[in-house]
Amino acid sequence: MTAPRRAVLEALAGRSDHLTADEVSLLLERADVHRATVYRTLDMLSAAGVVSHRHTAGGATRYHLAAAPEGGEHLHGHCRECGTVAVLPADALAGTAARLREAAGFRLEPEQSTLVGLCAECAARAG
Amino acid sequence: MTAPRRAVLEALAGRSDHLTADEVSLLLERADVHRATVYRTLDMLSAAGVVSHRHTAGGATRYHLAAAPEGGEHLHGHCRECGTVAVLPADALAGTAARLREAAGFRLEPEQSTLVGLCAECAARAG
DNA sequence: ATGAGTGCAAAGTGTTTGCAACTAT
DNA sequence: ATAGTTGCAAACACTTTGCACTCAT
Repeated sequence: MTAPRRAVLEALAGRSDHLTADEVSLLLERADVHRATVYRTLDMLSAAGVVSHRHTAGGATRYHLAAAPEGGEHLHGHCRECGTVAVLPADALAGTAARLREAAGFRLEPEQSTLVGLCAECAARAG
Repeated sequence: MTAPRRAVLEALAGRSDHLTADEVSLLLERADVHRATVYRTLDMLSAAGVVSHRHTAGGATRYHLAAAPEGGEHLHGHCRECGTVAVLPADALAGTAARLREAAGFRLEPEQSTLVGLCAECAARAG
């Protein structure tokens, strides 16, 4: 473990999660960590399963720590109106996963999926 | 309706769907439709609800005609292994939608969501 | 010592925009 | 006539890569 990697992890742990690579990079500017390194590090942490990533609208990929120790498991909802990432109950896709498996042979990975819709505020505003 | 717009719609209708903007652009090269126009057109058709789009890994957004006339409704599964877009039963998220609404106030839009996982072939290969 | 990790700069995608010429209505 | 559409080229945002240097072990 090197300094830059520790720094990336700290950034993800410290701030509210779901950061883009560039946001992480910005947080680490003081620490002189290069953007390319941030990308490479996130990529590797992702492959190692330490962090999880997701492709959102606008083209930016967002990263966050995978499965926090104490029941931090959650799904991701992306509000198509305001862009927020909503944290949703982890078990919401259980039924769907079973259904897809038998119907199409598709093995769903709920943690990797992003559910699109309207967050509570925007839904209320939209009526 | 102008010629370029008709051409974009025809490209989406004619070929197997789920094309990237650039793929559409390639198909229309002969018709002298500029890439920028393709992007603008897809954007507009998307806003108009005629086509639906989805952000996949690799950063490319994929477009396809929304709700085909005869029961063409479907959900999208993205295989994280081979990158294919799998077509999944439209009702698979019904339970999830209800659950999220009551649990988090999140109003899920199933057609907009992409489910990530392994397609049948890759799941079989992975064991 | 040695192999992995890093900074840098440059290139690659995918997408958007300002503007002048054009076209459907 | 006029508002909307297109082509073009240039700009943007996000991400990846080759290479030489540095660092952890």
